[in-house]
Amino acid sequence: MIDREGPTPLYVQVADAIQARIDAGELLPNRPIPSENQLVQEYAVARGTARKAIQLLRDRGLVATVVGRGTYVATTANG
Amino acid sequence: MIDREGPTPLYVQVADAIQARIDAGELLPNRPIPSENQLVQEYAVARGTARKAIQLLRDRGLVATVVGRGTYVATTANG
DNA sequence: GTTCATTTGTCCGTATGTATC
DNA sequence: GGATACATACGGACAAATGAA
Repeated sequence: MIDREGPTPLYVQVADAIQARIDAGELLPNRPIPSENQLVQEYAVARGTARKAIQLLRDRGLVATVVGRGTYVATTANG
Repeated sequence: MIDREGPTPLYVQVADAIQARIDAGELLPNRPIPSENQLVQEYAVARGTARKAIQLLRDRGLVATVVGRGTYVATTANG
């Protein structure tokens, strides 16, 4: 799932993986995506990598983060 | 009524729900809103969450609180 | 005046999640 | 990767104010 030796940065791969789960309807609008700690475990990456992946998804407009609550699939993403 | 899995903090949702009751004329100026304990039961939240909701309504200028008495709809709100 | 119930105020701790360094 | 800070949410306990019995 994650190619550690390939040219694509890990955080991009993680972001793409999450986006695939959103596109597949596994992660629904206004529902939380896995927490940073969960992403760390699921993809076996460092916390900073998970955060950069979420940041990338934010920049893509696919998710929105609420401090103290979590990161959620944007309403506009597969609304 | 309250979406526990959504991105909006619970105390914001509770405050919005009460404000909706004020706007609808269900809660009248100079009349008490439900007590903290009542809000705890009605919305199935912790007392701290109910208190933060009331605090938010105070900041919005919609209610005023009297220690030992209760919280009342502001005269200016739907006067 | 005392007692009691109700209500708000305050502090404690625990857990989870994000933000920052 | 680790440590710390801040925000959300829950739960418990006790104090203080109010009003009624």
